[in-house]
Amino acid sequence: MKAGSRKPTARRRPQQRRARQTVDAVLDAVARILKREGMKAVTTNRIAEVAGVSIGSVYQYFPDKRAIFVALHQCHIEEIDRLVEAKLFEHAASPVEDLIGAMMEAMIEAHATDPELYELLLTEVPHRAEGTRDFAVRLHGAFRLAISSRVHDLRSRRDLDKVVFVVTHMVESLSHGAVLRRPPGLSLAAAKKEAVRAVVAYLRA
Amino acid sequence: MKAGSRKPTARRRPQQRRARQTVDAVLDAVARILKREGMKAVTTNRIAEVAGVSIGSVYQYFPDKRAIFVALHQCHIEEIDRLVEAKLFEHAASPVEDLIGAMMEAMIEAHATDPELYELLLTEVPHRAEGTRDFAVRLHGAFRLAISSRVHDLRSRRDLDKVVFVVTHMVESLSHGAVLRRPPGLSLAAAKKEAVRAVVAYLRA
DNA sequence: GGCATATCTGGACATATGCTCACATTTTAG
DNA sequence: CTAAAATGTGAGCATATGTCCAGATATGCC
Repeated sequence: MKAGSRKPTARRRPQQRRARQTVDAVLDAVARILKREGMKAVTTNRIAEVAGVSIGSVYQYFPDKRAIFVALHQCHIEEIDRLVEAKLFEHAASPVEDLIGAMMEAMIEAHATDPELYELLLTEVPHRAEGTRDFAVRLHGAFRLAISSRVHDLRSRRDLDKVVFVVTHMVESLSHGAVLRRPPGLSLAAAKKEAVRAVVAYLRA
Repeated sequence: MKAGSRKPTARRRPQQRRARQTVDAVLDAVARILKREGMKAVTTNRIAEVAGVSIGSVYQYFPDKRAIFVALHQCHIEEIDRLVEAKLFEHAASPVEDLIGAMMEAMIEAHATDPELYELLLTEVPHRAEGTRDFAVRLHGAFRLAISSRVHDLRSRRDLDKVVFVVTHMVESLSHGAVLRRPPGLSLAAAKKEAVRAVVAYLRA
């Protein structure tokens, strides 16, 4: 096998309950090892061991090690998707400030549950550009829908995308920063409030 | 050697010119392999091969594979540091708009030279939380200095940190997004201009 | 030129890691 | 109950990482 362009992507997909439990156990194990022993200790054999599963079972659902990481990221992204979608629906008729505040809350909530793990995921665990990009596109779409009905003084669709581009990046970066990169002396609540203030200031300008 | 807590950090440091060339060749090789063959092809032996250097030389300057990645990131961060520092000095007496514009330019410049590589570095190459955090602190410090002399209507130092927190994240995220996550139909220049508009709007509010 | 030091070489080696495969076990369906 | 399908097992193979080192070269210094 001279390497080259194999296609090991196809793997069995969990159908029975215990299979799904196996998959969950694997993802859980990765998170636990990462936090307790660091990225270097995250070997496939150790994953299997901590998950209480044989190494063969791991490779029945993941084509390779990286796929496990991708799946872990996917989980996190899906959680954010759910939270954002919920807030979007919940605040369908709220004024912009409340909407932005709700979005910030959703993003903060998604990261504040386990900041340590999220930091590790972001810095130590490779996570395929493709997935990140898809997420960005989806988030942009969601924000676009939410904002389009509220900003009336925009000339064209291109202007809308411009605004959404800025708002999306502000919310993502500031929520993320509020949880993980806050300067000492600045509370999470204060950071969130200031971030909302900033977005609103931009939208009103 | 039962593993555990070794400290393989200490390695010879390049003193002569050719030693530095070796180190550079190694880092260069990683970047080239990454772009041409993907992360999976980046093995220590291949790095040495592409760098035109023996594997022994590689391990003379890097304690392990990860250290090579960390050094690559460090290079990129140092380049940003230099660019930002330069713009900061250059626009020491400019009005805020120009300053923010210059900062955006610096950040964009740093990433636009090789977006593909930067994307890979960000997504595929592990890069130690520590370094990222240090960079954030330094960037915050730089912006703090630049902004403190221009914003007069701030009540306390805590307010200043709040403002700097927001501005720093805005500039970083938006410059980054402008290069790598721009929606189709939005030019780099337009994205940059809009980002500056947003920051200024926030500062004026 | 000549000596000390820094650097490079590259193969052999020990160990670690990713991943496969042939077979065992459990579940589902008729 | 039985057979097929799904799932689980773990020793083992191929490859990768990182070490070691003895000898070859290059560089700096007097």
